[in-house]
Amino acid sequence: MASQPPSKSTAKRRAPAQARARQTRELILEAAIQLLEKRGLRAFSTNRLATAAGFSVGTIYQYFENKQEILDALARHERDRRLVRMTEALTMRVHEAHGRKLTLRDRIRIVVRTELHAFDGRQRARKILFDLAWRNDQHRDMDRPVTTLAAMLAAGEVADDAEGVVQLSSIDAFILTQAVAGIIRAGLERDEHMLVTPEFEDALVELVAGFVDTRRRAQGQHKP
Amino acid sequence: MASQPPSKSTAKRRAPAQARARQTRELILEAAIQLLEKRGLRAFSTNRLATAAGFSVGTIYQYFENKQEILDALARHERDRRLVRMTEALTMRVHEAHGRKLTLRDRIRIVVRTELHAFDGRQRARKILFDLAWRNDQHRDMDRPVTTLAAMLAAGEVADDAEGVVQLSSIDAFILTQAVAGIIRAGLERDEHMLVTPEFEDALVELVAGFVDTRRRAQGQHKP
Amino acid sequence: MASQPPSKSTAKRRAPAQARARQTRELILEAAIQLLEKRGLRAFSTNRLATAAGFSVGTIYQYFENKQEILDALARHERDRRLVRMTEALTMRVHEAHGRKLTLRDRIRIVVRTELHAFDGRQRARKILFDLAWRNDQHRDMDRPVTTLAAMLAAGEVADDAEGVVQLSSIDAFILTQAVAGIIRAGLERDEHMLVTPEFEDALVELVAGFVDTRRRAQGQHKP
Amino acid sequence: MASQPPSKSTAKRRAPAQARARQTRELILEAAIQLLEKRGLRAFSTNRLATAAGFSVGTIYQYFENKQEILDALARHERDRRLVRMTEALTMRVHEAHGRKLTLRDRIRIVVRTELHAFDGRQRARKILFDLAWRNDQHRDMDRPVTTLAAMLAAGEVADDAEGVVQLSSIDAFILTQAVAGIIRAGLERDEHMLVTPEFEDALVELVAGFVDTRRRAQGQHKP
DNA sequence: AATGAATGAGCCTTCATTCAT
DNA sequence: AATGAATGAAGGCTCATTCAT
Repeated sequence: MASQPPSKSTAKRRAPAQARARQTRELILEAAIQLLEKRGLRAFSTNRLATAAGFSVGTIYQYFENKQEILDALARHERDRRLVRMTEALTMRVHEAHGRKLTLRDRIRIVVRTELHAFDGRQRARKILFDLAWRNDQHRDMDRPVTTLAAMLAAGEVADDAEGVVQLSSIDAFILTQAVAGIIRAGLERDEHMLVTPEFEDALVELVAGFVDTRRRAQGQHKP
Repeated sequence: MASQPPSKSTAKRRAPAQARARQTRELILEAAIQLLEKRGLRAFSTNRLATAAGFSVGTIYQYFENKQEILDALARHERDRRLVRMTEALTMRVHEAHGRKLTLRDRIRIVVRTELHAFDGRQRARKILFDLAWRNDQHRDMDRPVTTLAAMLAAGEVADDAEGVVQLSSIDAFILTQAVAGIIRAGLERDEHMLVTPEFEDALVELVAGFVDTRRRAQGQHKP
Repeated sequence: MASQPPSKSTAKRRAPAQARARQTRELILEAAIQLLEKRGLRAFSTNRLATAAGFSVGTIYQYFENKQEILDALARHERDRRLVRMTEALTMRVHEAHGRKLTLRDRIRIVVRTELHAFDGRQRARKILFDLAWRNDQHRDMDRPVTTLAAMLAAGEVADDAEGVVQLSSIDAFILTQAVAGIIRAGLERDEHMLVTPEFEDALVELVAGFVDTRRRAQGQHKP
Repeated sequence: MASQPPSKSTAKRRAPAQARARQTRELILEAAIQLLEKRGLRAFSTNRLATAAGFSVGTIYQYFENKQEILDALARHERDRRLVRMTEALTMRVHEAHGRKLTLRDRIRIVVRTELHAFDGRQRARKILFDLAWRNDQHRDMDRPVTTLAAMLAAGEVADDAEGVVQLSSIDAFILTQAVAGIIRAGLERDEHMLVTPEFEDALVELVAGFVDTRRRAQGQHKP
């Protein structure tokens, strides 16, 4: 209530101020990714960011405690983006395939492909953030998208599948998750184009599926 | 003697022909790992290293062109250590098993186990070096130990095996190599003890073996 | 306001729009000449300059890209000062002499005298800057004041003179310019007071006039 | 006496030791010029010199108090070389021209040309040394060759000349000397090739001759 | 809210010189 | 005489952060 009067009622200006603040914050973050993309991590200084964002350093510090927090926000941002993409991809395809059933391999491929394509555009920035997260303890966060797969499998979500349920231990999940993450990271480093190659995707799917099959066979009482 | 032109001083930096020099170099490197281990990469400055090593900065620069070269030397050192370990492990076990044949799975396990144990002690330093190498183009070097496995498989060294030859494409080799490296790296980060757990080793072996099996089945016309 | 992209910050370094900034810049430059004067070039370090200026090193670098730029600014400053002085001297005297004509020798004397007196005070600093400019390619700039003379003569500005036009080749101009500059530099070194002696001035005027006369005689077919 | 016995008579080895020492010293100096020529002043460090000379730093310090002394020795060396050249040039030409008289202009030209060509070969090193001497108080020394001309003229050595004696005050001599030196220095900097151009030589001769003529005319009562 | 001048610890590196061997 | 490992002050420069306006 009472948000219109354009007087100097400082207390009332909450909403518009917040809106502007949110916008400023976003402008800073956007400038940050661009800077990261264009100049790399070493050139990513608060002063340069301020210039690039069109604000002054002081303003930056009005929105972020310190430099690291900016990087963290960026990383979180990227992770969320990947998470959303993956969820979308999974639900969308399930939807598309109405009537038909998605095999386990299908699902694996969806997850893998989504991951592989997550790094299109702003690759440099993404790689840097990925690395940063990896170097700190934050990959628990960063890996969440990949973890989805493992969770999905472990939770028996594919139970309706003709192939039966697969039980993955937490170690299994870790291994699977990190294998994918590690491979992507390395691919990013060595040759970004390799990542979106069909052969690459196939091999990665095979790796995951091979592992899951092994586990199923071990568990499988119905398939001697 | 002095009037003969000196041995052109092989560019690099003083070839430490003297015993003292060699010792100094080693003292510096030892101090460097310790510093890396105890204080991390950010605290790894040449001045601090000098202090820690008990020399003056100048001395450091008598043995190394610049800071990066120290890190490189350290990384190379570690890689060699791993390479030696792996070679030893492979030959030793083959020897032990005289008469008996080592299955493909046996060999995979040897490689995997050796890798997993390579990071005992000085884990932080090792992780930093591993990361550093990874970020530069030097992972080709750093991965060499793991690559051994892929090479071994691809080269058909296990041809006499009842299981037949396996052909791995370069993408396959990359995937396998990076999966192992990525998993170890993540494990190092999350919980060093997990790495030397039998379950962990098993899972990793399964991952690799599963993938190789898949490839074999795809190739195998003689074993339906 | 903050959301408008800023004026692209003309690359160089912060354009000191603010009064304080301009003042700081000048304080730094002033401290710089004093430091140069009192302690010489070898003692002219950025840290010492900062201390002398009463700022921190960082501030210095907020106004100048690097150390050389400070020296350049100083040199430019000095050169401009000389250029202004010389222009003033020439126009003033021409004005004073209204009605009467200034002979070539008169003009030469004006230029020479102005140059000779340009180094009053802060001689050491001036010499250093002069030298520095000389060593780089900037002497084209530094010599500009003296070049004025040659240009004036070569351009036939004194054409109305009874003495006729003098044509100076570029080599002639170079020789004249550098002779004067070299002599002043050496005088500065050996004995600053000698420079403002009438005998010194006379001799220098004679040197220049003698050369010009020679050239005129060589050219002059109309005045045997 | 007693210099042959190859025993360990340390006291007697004086002479051969001195010979070797002289040689070492010269080797160092030769390496020094080469280093200066090839790498410039900034790269001229004692350590690098030691390497280049094929000795160790310590040895350098056995022969020279400090770095500056090496530079001084080099400069002196160069100066002597120029002095010798100039003397040779003067006497040789006087000799060649037996019968004929060398005019004042002839002599001036000899001096000027010799100076101009003094910087052929090892130009960089020579320029550096020239500069160094100029920046310190040592140009009194460095200028000696040029001073010869002034001295010659002032001393009336050309008295037998039809053109009569010229008296140059010390200020005149200074001016003449420094004009030549300054011009050469500037030419060296701007374009070494310009220096050996006939036009350049002519102009320089004209400058000097013009000045001397002026002085003679001022003194000359016998030649109206 | 925003500014941006100012800070200063700290970074990497160089190099003239010493001295025990 | 010769060596060369060691020294360490000093240099130029960066940048996250603060704070008065």
